[in-house]
Amino acid sequence: MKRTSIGQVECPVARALDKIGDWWSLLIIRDAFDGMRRFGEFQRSLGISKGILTARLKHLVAIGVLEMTPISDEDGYQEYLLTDKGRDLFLVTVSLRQWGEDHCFGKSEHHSVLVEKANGQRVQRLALRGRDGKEISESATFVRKVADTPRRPHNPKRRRAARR
Amino acid sequence: MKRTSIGQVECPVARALDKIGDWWSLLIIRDAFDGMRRFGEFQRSLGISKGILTARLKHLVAIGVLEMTPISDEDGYQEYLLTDKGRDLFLVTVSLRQWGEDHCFGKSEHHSVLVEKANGQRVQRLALRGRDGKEISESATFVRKVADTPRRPHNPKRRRAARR
DNA sequence: CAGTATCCCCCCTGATACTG
DNA sequence: CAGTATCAGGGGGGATACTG
Repeated sequence: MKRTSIGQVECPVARALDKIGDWWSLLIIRDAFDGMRRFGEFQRSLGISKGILTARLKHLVAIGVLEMTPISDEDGYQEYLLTDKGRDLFLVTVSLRQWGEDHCFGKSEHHSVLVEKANGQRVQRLALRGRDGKEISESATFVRKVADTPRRPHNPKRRRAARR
Repeated sequence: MKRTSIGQVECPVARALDKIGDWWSLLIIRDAFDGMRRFGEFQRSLGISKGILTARLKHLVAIGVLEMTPISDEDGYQEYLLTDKGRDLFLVTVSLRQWGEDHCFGKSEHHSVLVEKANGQRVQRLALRGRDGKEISESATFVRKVADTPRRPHNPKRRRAARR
């Protein structure tokens, strides 16, 4: 009964979620950012079953977010490393972290924090900025669909009703 | 067969994903940012079945990301509006969008873009900044676990081995 | 239109056992 | 240790029919 496909629409959010929007992928990626690279490390950290972990790692390798490299001169075993594409997901984890910190902890609960190596201080909160570099709010923006994007002079009959 | 719970760990990323990390929630939220508020709007936009949509909307209302408000003086019907907590998810969608734009479209494919209302220009890319406001890379940061957080002077026997 | 109710199937998930 | 293989169960998911 295949899930409705969300991977072919024009919305980048949908395409991104289609690739890494499942329950485990981002947690694996988070752990990878945290320095984990071995199968067993992920498994213990996540409390995930081996079968699922195998499938998820394969998927992440397949879409180019992780890469497998043999461990130097040891036999057989592999390590899972983030690719550049995978590292580009960092801000996704940061934005989730920020929201989690703000809304998912009780007053008396403590959580891990993202800090700078250089000085041990917490990083700044993420902020949306306009072209001029000044911070702007969500309400000052909107999503312009492809169909509404200004085209070159000779405008063919405007495509309509494309799903975002 | 309950999924392994990831909602009680000390990692804000995990807690956030536990709440809004399923396949549909962020897409519903994206649509809400896009101005959708009616059941039918979401349904048509997402191509999701009614049953699932009902469940997802209920969940999002339950965790305080959406709120239901009766439509003024019409009978019966409701609208689903983002709460402040929900609006705080904006940067999550932006970071996903950014990654999607970079890695999920072919050279010849077009996608929607996030622009400023004021001038119609695309917003800046998100960037991580240190305390001093200067942009820093992922490799210049690390996650400090609660157990490793410096405590007040009289240090009780350091808690160890907490799961992030 | 906005759901609720039902049915059914598939697959995701977890557990366990097995292999190199 | 790093998987593969297999199994069982539950629930997510789609489709359709029904209600106010």
